[in-house]
Amino acid sequence: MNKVFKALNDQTRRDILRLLKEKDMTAGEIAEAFNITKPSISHHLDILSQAELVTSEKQGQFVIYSLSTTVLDDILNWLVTLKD
Amino acid sequence: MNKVFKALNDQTRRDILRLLKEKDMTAGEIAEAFNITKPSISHHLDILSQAELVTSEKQGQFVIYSLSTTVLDDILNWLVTLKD
DNA sequence: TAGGTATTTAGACAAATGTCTAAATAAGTT
DNA sequence: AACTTATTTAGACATTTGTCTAAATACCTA
Repeated sequence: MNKVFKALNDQTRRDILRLLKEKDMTAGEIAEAFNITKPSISHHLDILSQAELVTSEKQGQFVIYSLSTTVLDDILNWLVTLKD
Repeated sequence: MNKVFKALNDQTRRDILRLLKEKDMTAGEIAEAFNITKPSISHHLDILSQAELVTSEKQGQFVIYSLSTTVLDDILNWLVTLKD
């Protein structure tokens, strides 16, 4: 859960998740949506991947990233049990 | 919301919130629950305070901290809208 | 095989972060 | 007033983080 909190603690990464909510995207497409170099975006994707917030699949020369929300349940549960 | 994510991105601060869920505590009582110096805990409490995750009230020479969960709604909403 | 496109890895660097010790501030006690 | 207790502030320091450029890797196409 530590990794998920860490991954969510960055505006760019949160924006990436929002993008991926709409549709799967290649690393390049994601990078184009930001004013950040591709290596930096690649690093962000790696952090999101380690947190299991995204999955990736290689298709030819492209790498397609998808949102994966199952780990969010842990966070949601943690927050809810803090509230009530 | 940035400040809330930032505040939540630390195990000690998350543990502090858990403690405060049970009961209000003075800064000193909170510090005793951790293997961290009082100044460090004070700094954590400041970060939680800036994120509006805790409120504090001075009572004599003590400062009593309380959990404040209203800002968690923003986070919860953000997470839920990412899921569905 | 050579050249082009997509992505990641490596290494550098400034800024942010978590921790500490020492000192300052504030309040209570004698 | 002097002393004790509770907490914060200031400053230092090592580690982590987000970014960059340059180079490496992987795949595609002619």
